[in-house]
Formats: sequence, structure tokens, C-alpha cells
Amino acid sequence: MKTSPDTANTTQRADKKEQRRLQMADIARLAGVSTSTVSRALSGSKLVNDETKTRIAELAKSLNYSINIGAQNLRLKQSRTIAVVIPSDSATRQHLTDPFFLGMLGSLADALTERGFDMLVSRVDAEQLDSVSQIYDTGRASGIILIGQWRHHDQLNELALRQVPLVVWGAQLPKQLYVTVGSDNINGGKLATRHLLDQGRRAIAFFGDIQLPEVSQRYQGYCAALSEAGLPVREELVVAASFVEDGGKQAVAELCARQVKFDALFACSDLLAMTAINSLRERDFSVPADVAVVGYDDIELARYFHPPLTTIRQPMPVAGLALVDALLQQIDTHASQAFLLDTELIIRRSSQ
Amino acid sequence: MKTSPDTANTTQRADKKEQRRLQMADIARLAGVSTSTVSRALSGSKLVNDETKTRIAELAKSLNYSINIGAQNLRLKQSRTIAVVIPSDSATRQHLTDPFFLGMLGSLADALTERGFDMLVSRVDAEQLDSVSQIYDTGRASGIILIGQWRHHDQLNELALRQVPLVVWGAQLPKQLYVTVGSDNINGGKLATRHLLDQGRRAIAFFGDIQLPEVSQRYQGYCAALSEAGLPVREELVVAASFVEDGGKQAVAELCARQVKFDALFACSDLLAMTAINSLRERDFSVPADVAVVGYDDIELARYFHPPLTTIRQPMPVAGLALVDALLQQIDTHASQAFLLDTELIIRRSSQ
DNA sequence: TTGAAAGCGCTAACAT
DNA sequence: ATGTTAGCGCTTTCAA
Repeated sequence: MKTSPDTANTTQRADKKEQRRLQMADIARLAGVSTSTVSRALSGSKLVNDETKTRIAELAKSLNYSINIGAQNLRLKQSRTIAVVIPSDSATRQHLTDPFFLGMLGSLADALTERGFDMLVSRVDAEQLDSVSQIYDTGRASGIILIGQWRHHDQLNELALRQVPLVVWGAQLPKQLYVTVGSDNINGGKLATRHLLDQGRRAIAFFGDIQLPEVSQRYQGYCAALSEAGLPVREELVVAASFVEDGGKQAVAELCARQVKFDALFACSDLLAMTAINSLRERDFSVPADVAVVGYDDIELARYFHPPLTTIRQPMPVAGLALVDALLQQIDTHASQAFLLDTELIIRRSSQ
Repeated sequence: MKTSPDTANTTQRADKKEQRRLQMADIARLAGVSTSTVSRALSGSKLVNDETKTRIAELAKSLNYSINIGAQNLRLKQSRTIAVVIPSDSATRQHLTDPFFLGMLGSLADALTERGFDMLVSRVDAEQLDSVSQIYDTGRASGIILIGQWRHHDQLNELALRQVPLVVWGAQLPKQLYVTVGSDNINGGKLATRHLLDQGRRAIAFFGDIQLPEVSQRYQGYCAALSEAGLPVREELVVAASFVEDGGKQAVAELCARQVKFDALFACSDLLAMTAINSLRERDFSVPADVAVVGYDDIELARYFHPPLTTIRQPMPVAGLALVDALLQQIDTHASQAFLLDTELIIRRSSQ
């Protein structure tokens, strides 16, 4: 039988036993009240005498006591925790390194703090996205924000079917059962392309993997802008560049191998744009003189690049809040809507 | 901001009836056994019949049941959660945007997953670092990893005094009560400076805020390398550049205002190096011809910069594991040691 | 205004 | 090999 630690017990120096953590019963005893009163006092209930309330609050503070959140959550059947999940490619494990996703994490951290939620971050193998529901099923988090839609449309639909409260950063697709928050990719693509057209460029290359929903919409914007200007979409200018590794380098190589003339480039991420610019430079193209370049994301380093990168900014600070609020609303009301954020063209030297 | 035009985008559940979450008792009833048996079966106890064990496991799987972690943790008096804290400047809120810290988050996510812990991420106002202990006192996390020692030495010591299990990424200082894991900044500074000396440079500027422990050690390395080469440390070449904003730009301005000749630059972060290089370029210095530059951190973009940045790499993948293991050991044994990771010179074009 | 008692969902002695 | 029972630390009826 285990005796509860008691004041009469001698504590030995060699004794490695955890000094028992203070709990509500201790505060109650020291204040000469019941735990109910302590609980009420600390939660600011008006059922308790003001004088006792402050006495208890001070006692707690002086002893460095804080309510055990695990127990509180169990009792209240809540968790006040949201999980942020970033699918990671099992092979490269590279996704969490993209500056864009990382910026998003910061924005989410702020938004969740503001709403009084804790943020649990986990990387999940992209091939096992269904394991995401565990985070919810176990009560670890009351909902899930997933950053990185990639090609997981079907798996995400399955999650939604399982009633997991879920909001995804990405593009809206047909037959979509889950809720997305994202920026206006179509317009982003238009803005970028129009800007290049305004600079007098006519042979605008497009770098991006059209299989990805967001990129596909940026491509739609690209096509729309060309069409507005009365220009055809020339397939030989479109390269399926991937986001990983030296995507830009490979894409430039591919484009050059095609022997096609081009005087501008719209790359679907800043990273892609930067590696592309470096490759262009190696091949003695000058940016922006020979090739005007526009990127996408406006990561922090875009302005420090040489030349400073013209790009499409996604509104990060708003993005976090939008994701969080969409999720909280879904948890509350079991219904919420897709939400589209404005994109903005940031003009710097790489395109002028 | 617009709401999306699509029709099918509202996820609704007409049925608002709370479907009670499945719990162990339900599984027990359905399996015709007691909850103890279910508990044991799911935890793989050998006390339970193999046949029953698989029966229960399958039942649970088919019903999508997972153990409620909150209740489990309460009962087991554990949390299997580690908090990762990033102090944020109350004014700028900029710290979580430094690519280096963000890379660290990724590394920690991997390391914690590997050790079976959840990662709670929170941004805490740098002026109220003592509030960090709440995360521990409330039982929310069993320990804390703090990224960003900055000038908070005293506050960190106080936290350690309060018995909060804590490991800090940073430099080891005298009279330090908390445990640090960090890279070998002194050697990093030496490697960078020696490399510049090897390139024949003799007037090497140093950019960094020596008030910060890590930077101070890099500066020590810088001094040591100069001294090895029989050169004096020239104060007019040392600029107290800050990490934030256009730190590099200001530092270059300051240096030029001093009218001192320099042919190399060691900047204490890659971001600093990059902004400095851009400023140098504006002033018609060529890099590396006129000024050879070495940065610090080896963030992902360093290799994509123009010119590709020579830098000191801190071993990120190892860093996460080292931090986590130091913390877990501290939680287990109430003792752990500071740990120093090797730094490595990565030579690229900016210095040659 | 306060206290007693029940129980959140689980685990682990202690029985059988 | 399985069931009974007593909590983990808290909140909240219900009773006083």
C-alpha cells in the first residue's frame, strides 16, 4: 500500500523521489477551505466571497501553484489544443523546410495563442495521412489544421468523412468534402502574368507542377492573363518543375533543351524562382534584362535576393487567423466555409 | 476578401446530436469482457489471452476507437509532451521568422516523434520568460526546450532554480544553472576567420552583436584566428550589427562611414551576410573580388544566393536529437550536461 | 457563500 | 487469464 507523502516523512538527499507536485487539495488545506471553493475561486466564480477569492489567489501565486490542465480538460471534456499537421514526404522529409510553410507556422502560433489554444505540431508521413485522425480520436486535439494539400485530395476527403474537424491550407477543388482556406491562386497567377506582359514581355515561361491544386490554379490565372492579352498558351513554355531540391535548375535545363526563346518566367514558388535565376545566370542570361522573373509566396528572403525578387504575396498574418477561425467555427457549429484570401503583387527588381 | 463562389463547399451536418465518443467501456461491453481486459489487451499485456487480445484489437480498429490520451496521461501522471518555446520580441514578433529557428523546429519535430513525444510549440514574450514555467506547472508538458538564449541568461537561471526541466539552445556561460546544447561557436568563428585569412584577406570585418552569448563566442574565435596569424584585432572593423530587419545594411553603412578599408567580412548569421552583400553591391563593392564574405548557419537559401554563400554550418539534424535527449535525461535523472556540436565550414563562391 | 460527493476515461493493484 | 475496485486532479451538481 502506498502512503501519501506527508510532512512527517524525512526527505533524504539521496532520495530521488519526485517532490510531489502541489495540487488543489493542498491549497484548500492551507487556506482552510474545500477544494470546491479553491476551484471556484481560481476560476473567478462569483459564488465565492471576494475576500476568500483574493486570499486563495495570492496563496496559489505565492506557492507557484497552477491548475493541472490535464485533469481539468478531462473533467471538462475539452482539450483547448489544435494540431497543426505538415505532411512530410517519406523520402525527402523536406517539406517542413520550405520557408513558406514555416512562416505559416508562426502565423498559426500567434492566431492560436490569441484564441486561447495550444498548438501541437506534428509531421506526418504523407502516405499515411489517415493516421491524422488519431490525433483527434485520442482526444489529443480538438481539431486539425493541415498545411500542404499536395495530391492528397482523396485522403483528405476520407478524413472529412470520418468527421474529423479539419481545415486544409490549399485550393478548393470539385467534390471536396473538407474545408480549405487559401489564397486566391487564380488571381495570383493573373497578377504575375499581367505584370510581365506590362513589362512588354511576350514569351513567358511557366514553372510549376500542375498536378498540385494550387499550382494548377496559378496556371489557370497565367492562361487567363495571356488570353486577355490575345496571346496563345504555348505548351513549350510550360515546365513541370517540382518544388523540391534544384527544381529550378532542372526546369531551366529542360527549357533550354527545348530550344525555345523566352523573355520572362513565372515560377510557382520563390524557391523555384531563386534556383532558376541562379541557373539562368550560369547560362549567361541576365535577370531581368534578358529574362524577367516573378516568384510566388514572398518569403522573407525574397527582398534580399539578387536581384530582389518580384513575387506574389500570400497574406500570412491573416492566413493563420483565417485557418484557426474556420476550424473553431467548424468545431462549434459543425459547418464552415472555404475561404479565399487576397493575393498581392510585390514588384521588385527581378522583373523590371 | 471573398467567399468562394462554389456551391458545394459548405460542409453541414443536419444531425447535430452529439454522437458520444466511443470509450473503453463500450469496447468492453461489445467484447463481453471488463475494461481492465480491454486496457491490458490494447497495451499489449501478456496477461491476456492472445485470442482475446486480437479480438479486442480488431474490434477497436473496426470501430475506430483509440484510447483517450488525456485520461491515460492523468492516470499515469505523465504527459509525453515537450514544449518548444521561442521567445518573441514583443515589438517586432520577428523571431519565429528567422529561417534558422524554423529549421530547428523541423529537426525537433523529428526528434520528438522518434522518441514518442508530442511537440507543443509556443511563442512567449521575451520579457515574460518566467511565464514559461506555467507550461510545466500546469502539467501541460513534461519539459521545455527553449530556442533563443538571447540576453535572457538571468531569467533562464531563475527558471532552472524553479526546477523546471529545461534545455536551451545556445552558448554555455559562467554561472549557468540551466543546461545548454549548442554548436561550437568559438571554433565556428575560428574556421570562418581562418578561411578568410587563407584567401589572403587581411582586413576582416566582423558583424554581430557581441552582447549575445553565441555571437560573443564567435567573436572570440575570430580574435583567436587573427592572433594565430599574428594579426591584431582592429576595433574599427567590428560592427555591432543586429539580427533584425536590415541589420546588414546598417552595418555596412556604419563601416563605410568609418572610412576604413576592408577586404573581407564575417557576418554572424546568413541573413546578416545576405543583406550586407546586397548593400555592398549597391555601393559598388564586388563580392567576393573586393570583399570576401562568410556567413553563419547555412540556412537552406545560402546555396541559392548570389553569389552562393560560404558559411558555417550548424548540424541541424543532430541538434534536435541532442536537445531532446538532454531534456529527457534531465527529466529522468534530474541531471544532464551541456553539449557542444561540431561546426563545419561550407565553402562556396562568396569567399573565393 | 461553502462543502460533500460523484465522476471525466483510464490503469493497476488486489482479488479470484 | 480475467474481474473488482480505487483512484489520477479536477469541476459541478446538490444539499446545507
